[in-house]
Amino acid sequence: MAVGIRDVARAAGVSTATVSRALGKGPVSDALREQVEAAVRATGYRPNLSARRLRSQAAQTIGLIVADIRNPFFTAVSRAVEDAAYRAGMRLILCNTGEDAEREALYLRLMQEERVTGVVFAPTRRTAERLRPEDFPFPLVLIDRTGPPGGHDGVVLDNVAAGAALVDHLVEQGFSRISGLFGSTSSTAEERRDGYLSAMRRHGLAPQVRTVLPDAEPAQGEVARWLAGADRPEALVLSNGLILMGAVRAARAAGLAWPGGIALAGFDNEPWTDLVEPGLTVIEQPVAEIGAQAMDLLFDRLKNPDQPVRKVVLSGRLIARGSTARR
Amino acid sequence: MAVGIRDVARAAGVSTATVSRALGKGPVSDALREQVEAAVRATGYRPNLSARRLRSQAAQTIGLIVADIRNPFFTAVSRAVEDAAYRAGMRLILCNTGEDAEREALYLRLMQEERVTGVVFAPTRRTAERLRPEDFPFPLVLIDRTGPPGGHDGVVLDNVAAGAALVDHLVEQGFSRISGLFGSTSSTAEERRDGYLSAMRRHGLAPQVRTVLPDAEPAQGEVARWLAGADRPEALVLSNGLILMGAVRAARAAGLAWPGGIALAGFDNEPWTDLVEPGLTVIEQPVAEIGAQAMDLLFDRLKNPDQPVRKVVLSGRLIARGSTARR
DNA sequence: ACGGCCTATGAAAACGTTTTCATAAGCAGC
DNA sequence: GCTGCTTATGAAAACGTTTTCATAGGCCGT
Repeated sequence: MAVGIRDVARAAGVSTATVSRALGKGPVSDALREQVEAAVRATGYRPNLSARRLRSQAAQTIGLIVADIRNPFFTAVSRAVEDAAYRAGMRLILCNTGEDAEREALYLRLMQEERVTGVVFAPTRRTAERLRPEDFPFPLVLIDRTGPPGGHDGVVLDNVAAGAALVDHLVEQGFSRISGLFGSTSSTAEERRDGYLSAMRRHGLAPQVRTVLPDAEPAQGEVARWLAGADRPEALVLSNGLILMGAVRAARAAGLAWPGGIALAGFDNEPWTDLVEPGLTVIEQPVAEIGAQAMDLLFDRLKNPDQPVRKVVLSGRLIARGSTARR
Repeated sequence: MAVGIRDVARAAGVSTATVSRALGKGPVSDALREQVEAAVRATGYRPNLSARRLRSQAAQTIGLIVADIRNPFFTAVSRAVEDAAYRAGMRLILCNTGEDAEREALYLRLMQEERVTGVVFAPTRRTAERLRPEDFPFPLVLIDRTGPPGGHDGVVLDNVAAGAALVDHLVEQGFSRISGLFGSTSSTAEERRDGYLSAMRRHGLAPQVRTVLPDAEPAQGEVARWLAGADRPEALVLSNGLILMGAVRAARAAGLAWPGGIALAGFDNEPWTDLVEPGLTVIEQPVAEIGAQAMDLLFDRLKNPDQPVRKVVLSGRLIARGSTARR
């Protein structure tokens, strides 16, 4: 039934060591290599990766742990990471935490048990704070979100600048009662909020901030309540694509379609943001670059374990559309 | 450095067999089990899954191979599959083929080398045709797309009925020059086209069909050419969410916003389809059900390898929105 | 009190590879 | 023609578990 390397060796009339070498990169004469390849074809042999990994102590696997694969930001980053892994001849294990700290812990444990080569991780704030490098026998690269300084390599957006850029843009467009709704689980949302706050102060405006679970439904509910209240803002800054979607829904439901209703500015240039009229103003993130850089950091760290911790900060790009049109 | 079961055994003063049994479900006295657990905590032991899988010949892993993870249909199905796997104590390997037959073959080979417990697969038409059960030592369940009858278990939408339903709806709304744009890589797109064709015939209308790679950019280009030509249709049926998005873009670019421009009806009730004004008419697929059913079929097959091949056909639901409003 | 039968435990085999170590053969230099 | 060096090959160890097999001890029925 299960054909192993011994069967191939027998069929080729050589030892298992020779088969292993012929399939790998060991020194084998051309004649034998050909015999072995013929035997492999004849027997339909498929190597057993568990055995290979166990013996060679090289999993050739990298783990990718993201918060929510439905968020197009993460699917885009995933593709970049997958491509890089693929090019390096590594497999990818993709895990979804749903912003749940317990599942994060579970998956981190799983990575250790898989003896992975390295991990790319977008942690919740709570987990990021407890992340200690010495607990992990593999390189751990943080993306999108960051932990305590000096802990792990990471790739993040310049979130403070991006948050401020949205405020600057809204002010320039003539808005002043600008409020912000930010995700509650990530350092990234916090930084975007800080950017929002400092820009508001700089403009001499009164900030107003709320916080919500970073998903469309909770955001929609929160915005709906906000719009129904007495302190309805003129413009809203939303800290990610899912929250932005919730806000659009709430604005629609309240009959506050723009222009003239409420101005919206958010993050992530998702495919639908230019389709909903008259287009949503967003900060576009360099998603492919984020994934690629994360893998670069990871491979660098493998090559050179003792180099100082590096943090790559990338800039977003403001895409102004109709949702923030001048009043 | 690497702490193994031997270290735990030494720390607990027992044999490795006892440690293994204490950690698994073997019969161990309460006293020893406690000692072992203490030793595990003290040593920080993490089992090596490669070794475990090698010895126990049970990968406890299921593979999921989809065409395009950016397609929200597949991300939604993935989550259902992941949940089911998680509940069954299995890990998931997620692979992305990008509708490329070569990568499909690559990943199927990978699954064999990983000795996975089973695979859930959305194959291209070309691969589906060549899929022979005897080539796979594990259960293979097809989703969304189907192969030759009697080959593998599968879960699909009633695509013929769904394609026809869109035509019926458009006819009811007063349209008659209804054309169809269908994906070129899947049996599913073919079936939807068949449904379209038979419904058109039934209504005594002249069908007009084109075919395209199932992604937004190619679809946009094709629709743009179509709308610029002499035979511009009144209404379009689009065979999946990405193609639908391309069509919306092309219609926008051509200044043919509805109502009054071109009517659009497609597949997949993606989150953005009700946001783009005045809403897109779609067939909603029971995504969670599809994933869950696929895993049910897989586990049933594991339990009972010789039962007859089963195909589960689920019905879609028409969601009528403004994009097909009566002329 | 004794034989038989469970039950908990340990020693060692087994899982399918890769890698180490030893060896034989080939070849250059004298 | 012998020595020393390189190279291809095979035998066997090793990777870290689980599982089999043997054994010792306790308990039950007689």
